[in-house]
Amino acid sequence: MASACGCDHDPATWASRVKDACLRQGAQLTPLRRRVLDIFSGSAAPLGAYAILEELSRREGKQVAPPTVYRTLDFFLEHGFLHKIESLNAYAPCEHLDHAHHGMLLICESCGCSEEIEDAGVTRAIADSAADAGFALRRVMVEAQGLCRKCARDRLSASAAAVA
Amino acid sequence: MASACGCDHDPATWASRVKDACLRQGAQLTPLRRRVLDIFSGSAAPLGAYAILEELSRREGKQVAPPTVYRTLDFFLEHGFLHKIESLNAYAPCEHLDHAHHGMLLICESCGCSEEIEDAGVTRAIADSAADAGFALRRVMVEAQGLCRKCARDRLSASAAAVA
DNA sequence: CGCCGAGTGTTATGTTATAACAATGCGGCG
DNA sequence: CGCCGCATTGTTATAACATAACACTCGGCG
Ligand SMILES: [Zn+2]
Ligand SMILES: [Zn+2]
Ligand SMILES: [Zn+2]
Ligand SMILES: [Zn+2]
Repeated sequence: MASACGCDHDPATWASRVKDACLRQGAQLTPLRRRVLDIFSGSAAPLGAYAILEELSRREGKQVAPPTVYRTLDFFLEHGFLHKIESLNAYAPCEHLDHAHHGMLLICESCGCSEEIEDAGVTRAIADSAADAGFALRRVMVEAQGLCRKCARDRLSASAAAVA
Repeated sequence: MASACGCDHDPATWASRVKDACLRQGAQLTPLRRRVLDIFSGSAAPLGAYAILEELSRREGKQVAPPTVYRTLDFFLEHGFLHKIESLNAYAPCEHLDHAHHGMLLICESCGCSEEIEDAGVTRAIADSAADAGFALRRVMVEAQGLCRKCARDRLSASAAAVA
């Protein structure tokens, strides 16, 4: 399914790439993990652990407990298939599966969708800055909140209409 | 008090600058808020809301409830005196009180201290990257985990000693 | 078979944060 | 003074996010 928010990422192709990566790496894509994958496939926006829990319970027709969900998330996080978005307590598909990276996340406050950008300039600037401070980087998180292209445009035209 | 971790920031001067800023802005620095300020002054590392709560309860000699702490934190956050560190669920003094900024936080995984860097290169790179994506930034969070200068040095000498 | 390890189920609990409403204290003003 | 309005704080309850600890299943392997 293409995302409903008008952004250009596609969770469904992400899911198929995750399946490939599991095959290559010998990681077990169990039924439970596959269902969680499917849940992400159907969502344009990042998902919280308890949103996944509820959806999983709904689909399985029986109550699922938090550890089940968190263990599944851990599996995807450890394999680099998901990112945790700290500022939302939510989880989103990694859009650059094939290589290590520090993603920069652009999170739209209007439609809730998130986009992962990989920008060499940002990565380099952060690395330089940390080096100046004598700081040895291990993990970097860049999370930005604002308006995505589509929502910013909508907002503009809405205010134009208000003037007219 | 200078920080015990060997970093060069100083929460005590931060507290006095906050007091000045409150006077200038006409913000009420009530006894409760002053006590929370004091608690930050005594800590080199970021503090969680419940750590503040316990310390506050200890100093007041009576139980304090979460909303009291969270409201105080909200006050400091709204005035830009504190930053929330999303990846730690903790709060740290802003080291650049006098102007708006997106701080980049360097968090040491060994000693727990955090340092706030303001780097024009990073800020510009992120702004450029967001602009390329058509994204209107409102808030940017940059948090890095790793080893501070002192801890990285310690680790090096420790491994050197292990070889010898 | 008997053991092990990965995955999952289950129960309970810990940690972080907010909602909703009451009470207090203080300055302005008729 | 008596009253109002506002900011602050107190109080109770609960929501939201996350983990600990232990039991069970199942497939591989000696
Ligand atoms: Zn990614
Ligand atoms: Zn949007
Ligand atoms: Zn700051
Ligand atoms: Zn350190």
